[in-house]
Amino acid sequence: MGRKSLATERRKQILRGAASLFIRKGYLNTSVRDIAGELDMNVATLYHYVGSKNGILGLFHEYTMNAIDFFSKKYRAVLEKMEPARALKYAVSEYLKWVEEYQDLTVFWYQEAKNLSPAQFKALKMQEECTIQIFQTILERGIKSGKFKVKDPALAANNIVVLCDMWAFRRWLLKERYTLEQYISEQMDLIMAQVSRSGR
Amino acid sequence: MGRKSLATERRKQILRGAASLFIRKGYLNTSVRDIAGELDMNVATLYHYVGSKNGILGLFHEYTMNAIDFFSKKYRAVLEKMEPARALKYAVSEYLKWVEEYQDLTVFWYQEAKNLSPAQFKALKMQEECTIQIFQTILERGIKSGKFKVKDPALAANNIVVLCDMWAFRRWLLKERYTLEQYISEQMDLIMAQVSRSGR
Amino acid sequence: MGRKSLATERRKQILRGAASLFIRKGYLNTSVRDIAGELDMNVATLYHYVGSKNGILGLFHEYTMNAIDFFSKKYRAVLEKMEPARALKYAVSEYLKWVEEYQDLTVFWYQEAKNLSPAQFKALKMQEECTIQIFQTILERGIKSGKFKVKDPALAANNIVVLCDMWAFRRWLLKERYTLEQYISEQMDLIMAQVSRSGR
Amino acid sequence: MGRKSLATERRKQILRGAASLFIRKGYLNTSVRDIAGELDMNVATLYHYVGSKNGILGLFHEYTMNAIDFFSKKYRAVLEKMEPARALKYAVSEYLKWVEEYQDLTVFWYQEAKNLSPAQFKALKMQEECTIQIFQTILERGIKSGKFKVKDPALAANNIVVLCDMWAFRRWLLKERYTLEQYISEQMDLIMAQVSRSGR
DNA sequence: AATGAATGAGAATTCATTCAT
DNA sequence: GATGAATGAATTCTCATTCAT
Repeated sequence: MGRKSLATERRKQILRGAASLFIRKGYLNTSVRDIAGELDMNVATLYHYVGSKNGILGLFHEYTMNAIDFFSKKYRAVLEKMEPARALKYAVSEYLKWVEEYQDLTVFWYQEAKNLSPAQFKALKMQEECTIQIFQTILERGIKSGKFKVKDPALAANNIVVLCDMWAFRRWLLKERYTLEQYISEQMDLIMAQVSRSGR
Repeated sequence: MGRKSLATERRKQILRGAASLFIRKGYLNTSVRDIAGELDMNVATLYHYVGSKNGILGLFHEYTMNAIDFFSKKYRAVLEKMEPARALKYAVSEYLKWVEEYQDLTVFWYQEAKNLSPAQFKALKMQEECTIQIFQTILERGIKSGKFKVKDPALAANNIVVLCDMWAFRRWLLKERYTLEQYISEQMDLIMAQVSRSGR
Repeated sequence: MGRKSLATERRKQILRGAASLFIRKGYLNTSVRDIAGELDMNVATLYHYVGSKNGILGLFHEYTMNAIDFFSKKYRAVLEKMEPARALKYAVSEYLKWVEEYQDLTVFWYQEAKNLSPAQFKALKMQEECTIQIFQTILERGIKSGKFKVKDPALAANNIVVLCDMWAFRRWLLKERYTLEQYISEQMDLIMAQVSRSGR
Repeated sequence: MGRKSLATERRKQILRGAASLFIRKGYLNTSVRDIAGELDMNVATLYHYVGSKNGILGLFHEYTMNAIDFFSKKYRAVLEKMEPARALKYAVSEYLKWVEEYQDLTVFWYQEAKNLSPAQFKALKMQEECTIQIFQTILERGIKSGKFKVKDPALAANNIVVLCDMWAFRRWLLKERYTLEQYISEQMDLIMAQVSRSGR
């Protein structure tokens, strides 16, 4: 561990403190002083590592990108080897578990993406499209093999992702009616119906 | 138009100016001075009509509530008299047109509902549930008549509404690929598949 | 009753409303709108009768002056005809009752006299000196007749007035220990001792 | 002098500037900008040290408390060893000198105590009662030794303190008639008469 | 690397007062 | 005589950021 890793460590610290506050209070409602306070860190020290408030959002952005990327990378290979129907079920289930784990992140970006720089915004959208792509690929394989019947697999993939994200951004409604397992099970039915050749 | 209507007129003016800025820059990023400036109105004059910045959000909230309410009221009666499949198609199509017309509103509240007072938040959610209810009712009628096959019509209705709202909050993605008509058509297929007795 | 008396009536109304608020919240903490609100009167109407916020204080000032003046005038003649010791006791007792009745006024001016115009301030002080003069005259008569022994009757008179006013401005302390009657009785002893030829 | 003392120094500076303005114009008539202006200090810098306008009043409050406390502590021990009559004279004389030195403070709190928080108000009153207690103790010792004759020493002590404070809050009247020395001398006579066994 | 101090700009809100009707 | 509307100036306070040490 040399010079570099202290900086890295500090930035991780800042990210953790900021994330907690951003999620609790929103980006604009969180002041740089709040973040420094949360970490018992001097404001100027914080600036030493991040450059600006937007830089902190950048850290959080990067973290999110990694979390999404991790999901894509983890499952792409696995799914390729599965039969389409099973792959789709598996992917939906795993993605919903991911959404559950990172629900705060999901909600946060639905609300605060507008505070990103255009470049950051674009990057986030691209990452999201990667996730969509996973589902789209499965669907296309299913269509080719005659298992699925979908006219517009891109849109269907989009739908799937949004319906999973919904678990996060409608939690006030859904959590009082379903457990995650129930939600996975019910939503799976509807999603499969959307793409299957004939009813269920 | 008497005494009362100047105040009403002014409040409408404020609502328009504020809405435009809120949508462009977000609620927290819009200052009361910004709004007054946009309207060439003295800040104190503005306060004469609204009481507080949150009061302005309240105006916008009320406006939104009315817009949603109008939709519910307009279609509820009509839909009751239609055969379920037709009713669903018609409802989806009309709701998507509504989302197109009020896309800014839809996006805004997905992002800024957290700035509402608890009471206002609750009211908004209840209004949303009314919209969902419209779809749920159609689905239930369809299930009873054997036309539809859905295990959880509440969730299916939710899905439909979210997939329509998606036209607003994913416009950056969807608008470059579809016209509204295309989107209606494609999404309709997927939605119908989700609920129909046997594929499509 | 013609034009004039409406104005007079209005001003009385304003005085009452303002007095109540000034006493409750202090002069600077009371806004002209507060006063108008208290009276269900339009702000501009209020201004029609008073000219400025300070004008309202002027009304209150005038009212106070009259209240003090009334006391002076009421007792001066009576006291002249009494034997000094009895006169002093009677004057102290009556003045304390006056302080009790107008305690809010007394406290108010101890605190807010600084907001008066120099002329108003001077007038108030002169009125106060009239009250002091009542006591001073009694003392001087008593000294002449050999009943009292006071080197500096002006100061002694001052003391008496302040010790009576104290019932108002230290009420937080005194009211929890004494009733007005007890206070009159106890303070009388001390005051008489201050001026009597030989203790009590 | 280390890190800490700059903050302390600054706060002292602020206290001095604020005190001067508070006394000249009153608490509510003094704006935070006024204070910052008086000190050639940026408003935000001022806030860095005090937190709020009320915090500045708190500084002033604390300062006053210390000034009063200093008086109590300085004389309590000394007075205990003196014979009651001498002790009383000495205490009155010293307290009047204290009032002369801190007349602005005395006047200020008679007028502005209402702007304190309940807790601060209570603390101030308790401190005042300590001062009263000094006189009360002397009186009680005098009564026990047969030197003094007072029915209600608590009230007599109160009177003494108020008559001394009067030198501050009636200065507009008294200063044009007496020097401090004269006032001490004259008032002493009256006070001693109030408590002595038999005239003077 | 770390920090206390400093600051200009700007936030929401309130006020006493005026004026046209 | 009464009133709703209008306003410029001022209020307290917060913020992201920089700098000297």
